[in-house]
Amino acid sequence: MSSVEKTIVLPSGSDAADEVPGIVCLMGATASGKTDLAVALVEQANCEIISVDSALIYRGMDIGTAKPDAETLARAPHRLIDIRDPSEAYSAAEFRRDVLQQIAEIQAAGRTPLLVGGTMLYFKALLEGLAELPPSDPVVREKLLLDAQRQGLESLHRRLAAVDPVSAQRIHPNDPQRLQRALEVYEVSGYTLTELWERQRRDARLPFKTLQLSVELRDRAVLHARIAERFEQMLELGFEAEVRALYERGDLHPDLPSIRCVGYRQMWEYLAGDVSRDRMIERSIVATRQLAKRQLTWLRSWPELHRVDPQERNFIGNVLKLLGEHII
RNA sequence: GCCCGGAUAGCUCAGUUGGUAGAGCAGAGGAUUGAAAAUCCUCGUGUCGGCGGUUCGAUUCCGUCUCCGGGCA
Repeated sequence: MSSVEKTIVLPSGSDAADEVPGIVCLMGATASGKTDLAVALVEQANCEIISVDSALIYRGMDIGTAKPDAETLARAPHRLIDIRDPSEAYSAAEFRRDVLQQIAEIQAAGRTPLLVGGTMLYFKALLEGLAELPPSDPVVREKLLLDAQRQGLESLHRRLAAVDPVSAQRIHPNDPQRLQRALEVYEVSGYTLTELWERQRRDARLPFKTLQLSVELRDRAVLHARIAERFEQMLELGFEAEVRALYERGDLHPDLPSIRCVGYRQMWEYLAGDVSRDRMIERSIVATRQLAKRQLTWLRSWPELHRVDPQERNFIGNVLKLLGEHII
């Protein structure tokens, strides 16, 4: 960027006691340029990045998740990356707990939290809260999985309909994940999902001003081109070797959330000899496009969103102006 | 040059014993409460390669041409 615009220096967090602290949420589909913007903001405003990304949490999964490289991280540290081993699970509820902690720390240091990522459920969990539900239970899940295999999903759906008709109405019989979760909640707590959702406090808004930004390319074809190009770059950077290292550990498998990540799943199939290299590449790119599409679906009806386009002129300047007006 | 096999949706292909056609993938839209880069739902008109012929009617049968495979020279 050969920008001649003068750098806008924003005041650091005010110590006036009556001011409500703010947070900035920076969302957007994969490969649309969130990280570049976030790094620029860190360099020009008094803020600190928290990652909102269910794949960046994994250690040793760097290239395929497009994790910022060491140099970028040195300039603009990211919180909530590399907090899990690929054998471990994470959840929206754990994210909410962790992110509130990180927000508090950053604000205590007099800076503005800049939450950056594409995991829209995590943003939603933060901004709107979650009902108090029992955490997932691997033993119960295993049992329900067996039931599903033996008796079919249809039978799980009937079981759910018997105890929680409202959830059964909402959850499609072909949706094993939600069916399993709804039955799991009932089995471990004795309460139905519907009952527990009704107790959820809807008035518990975050005690922060929030500025919600989404980075959106105007043209879908441009996004698709960037996705394809970025995957080719990942291959050049050694993505295959990265996944091979995970593959050869021997304790990981394709049903783990980590190995289900876009690109990793497809590379895993290739390493297992199930698909050709060309097919792996094609399927990875397709899976990334489909991920982006789902993210855009979230964004389309997202409330209170300021859309910014990285291809417009004075892009970063405009975003800094928004920060100045709303938060800092 | 000759022989054989193809040519149908963006791609791979099925099919119509002659009544103008349908799957998978891709793509688009949607849902989304402790797995979410996950999981699930909905959406299918295209000179059936071109031109002739037979026929009430041809994408289907016949001829011919073009292109793509494979084989023989």
